[in-house]
Amino acid sequence: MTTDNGGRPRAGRNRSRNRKNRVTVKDVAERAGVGTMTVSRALRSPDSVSAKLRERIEMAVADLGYVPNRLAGGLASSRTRTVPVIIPSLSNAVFPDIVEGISSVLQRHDLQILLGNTQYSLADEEALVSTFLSWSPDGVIITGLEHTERTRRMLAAADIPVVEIVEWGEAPIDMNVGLSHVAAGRTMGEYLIGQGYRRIAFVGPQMDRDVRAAKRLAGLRAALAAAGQEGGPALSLDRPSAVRAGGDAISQLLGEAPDIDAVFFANDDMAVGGLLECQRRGIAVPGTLAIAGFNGLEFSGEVMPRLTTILTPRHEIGRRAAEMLVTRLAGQPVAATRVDVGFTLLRRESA
Amino acid sequence: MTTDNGGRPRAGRNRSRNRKNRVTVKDVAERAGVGTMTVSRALRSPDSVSAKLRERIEMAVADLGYVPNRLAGGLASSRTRTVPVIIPSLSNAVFPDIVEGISSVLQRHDLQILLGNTQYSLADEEALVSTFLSWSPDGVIITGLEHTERTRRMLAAADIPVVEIVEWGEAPIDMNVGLSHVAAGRTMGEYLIGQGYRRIAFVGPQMDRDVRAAKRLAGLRAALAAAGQEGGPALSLDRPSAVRAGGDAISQLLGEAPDIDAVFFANDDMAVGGLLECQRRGIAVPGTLAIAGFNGLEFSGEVMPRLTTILTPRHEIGRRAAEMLVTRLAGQPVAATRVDVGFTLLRRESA
DNA sequence: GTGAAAGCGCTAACAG
DNA sequence: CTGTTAGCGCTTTCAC
Repeated sequence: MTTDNGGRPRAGRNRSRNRKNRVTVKDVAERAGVGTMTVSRALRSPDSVSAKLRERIEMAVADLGYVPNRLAGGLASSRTRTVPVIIPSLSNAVFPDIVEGISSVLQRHDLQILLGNTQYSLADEEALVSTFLSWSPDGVIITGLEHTERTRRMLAAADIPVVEIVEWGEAPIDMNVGLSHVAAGRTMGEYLIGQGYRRIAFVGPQMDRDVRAAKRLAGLRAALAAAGQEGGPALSLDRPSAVRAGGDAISQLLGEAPDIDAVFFANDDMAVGGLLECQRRGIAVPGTLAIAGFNGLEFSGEVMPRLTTILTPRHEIGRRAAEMLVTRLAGQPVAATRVDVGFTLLRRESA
Repeated sequence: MTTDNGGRPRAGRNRSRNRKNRVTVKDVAERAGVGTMTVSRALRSPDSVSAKLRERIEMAVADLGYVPNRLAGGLASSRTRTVPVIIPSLSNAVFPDIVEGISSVLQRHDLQILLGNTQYSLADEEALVSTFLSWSPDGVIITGLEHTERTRRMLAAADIPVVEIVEWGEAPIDMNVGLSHVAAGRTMGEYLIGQGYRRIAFVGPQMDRDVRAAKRLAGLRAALAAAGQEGGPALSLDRPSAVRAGGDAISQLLGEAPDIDAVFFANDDMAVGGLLECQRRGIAVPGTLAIAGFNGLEFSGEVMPRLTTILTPRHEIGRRAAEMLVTRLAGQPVAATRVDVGFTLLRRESA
């Protein structure tokens, strides 16, 4: 009977799970008595459709409970309103703050976040970037300036806005918002030296992986060298940043180098842990041992003595990165594509 | 020359941005001298293809730098290896922990997280669910058991695994992992009563929005009622949970109800803030005022006195939720679809 | 302002 | 084990 359809069952009736009675543009178009194109346009740019039709279409959409299929839309247009956000960790309190900043502006512009956690591994990062790009994202936000060569190539080839965040520096792939961690480390070093400390130790978490912590140490050493000082030992813990880790570090340091008079911790949580450990041991802070941290987390200002630290504008980093992305997506020029948000030394009582 | 293509320009040359020279299955197939289907299969289930062809295909993939387009794949199969994770906030330290737990198992199974932040608004939650479902996700992980009617309907209709997390209770949409916040509140209440406290105040953050904090209060009240006690005032702050908020709450409480002898904070960060405020004011803890928290965040065990609190297994909640999802996706039956992970009262020095 | 036709790149469902 | 065919649901062209 039928010609080219032959006797075959008419297309996939039960092709897969919930495919059965999905509402499509076609359904909406029929109900509104218009073409599918008009529906599509009415939904994306309502002004390009006459008021009458727009109204009819909106009613049909509501009646049918139509929700556009983003996969189909993305496939056809290669725009998905999606932004991968690639960070090294969530347990480091720094990153949830940044992601909140990003999220606050992206959600307002109807852009979805795809979250990727690299666990401080550049290989994992590369794999994530590859996967994410296969989603035709509208842009990418990625932590740091150090990536594998392939990661950089893929990102550059994607031809979409890319913002590298947290670290500020030379030759970003595209745009960059952050601060110089070397400068921050140097600033703290100079401050401690100025306060008269002479044997300054450093404690960082997994510094082979956490490049930025390593840069803060480099900054400290630069300050030490400039002052013609030797400093104290640098400890790289083999576990992530945490309060407990800071306490343990103090114990270890006191065993190995009892003559130190100050400790610069790469993160506030460790620093607070160190501070509390000193209190437990009855070591006077800063009298016997000064303690300094990094990041300016909220509770660093609530302990006693309050922690001397460097405040980093985390929410701002996220917000500005997202704003740059959105501006570029809107086709507008981004005034500054490399922004140094800086940092603030909080001189408090612990050092 | 050409037949049915007529004189038309050969398809969209410059159809959009980076569409130009995208490598597709077709290219890989040609280079390997096989059909596109074989390429598709070789990539998804290598065992279903002969070793010889598989090798040729893998070489072609590498040579060409082929990355499959997930949108096309998802559209065709309605499986996208994507899981929306919907949480109320990232600034509450509880949620990054949970997301890390989820992420640790999902990444291992090549499932991507779509992160959604509701800001404790059920209306925002509904909007997020609607958007996310338009991505044909493989499953959904969502916080809490309270949703709008439409959210529940959409989720149920999607016909994919759904795990509601954090709260444990009756009649989940599908699967559920969490704990009873009423029971946790009651447990803390009974403990405090048992310790001899008589005027127990409660402090929670934005309790009109944070349903689970409200449940902990309900639990406390139940314990108070059972013991025939009246308790103290309950304070609902108008800002999110934070250390500083806890300190301020103590100040306010001491003004309004100086006769209280214990404060149960809905979160550890506030509780620690309260504790530190007492120290600043020279109020003996627990002598004059006992302080209790909730969650068992790491630093609650580092302050002095250590904070009495309730430990919630956050990482476990995330991990198990993701495992249940993965099991279901593998077509295997999930042994327990409603799991109560419980909680642990940490009796320490502050109360 | 509106519509018709032609894919986006992939995979399900066959047949071989 | 492999290939052919026909879409997935939308948007891009291009004509009206």
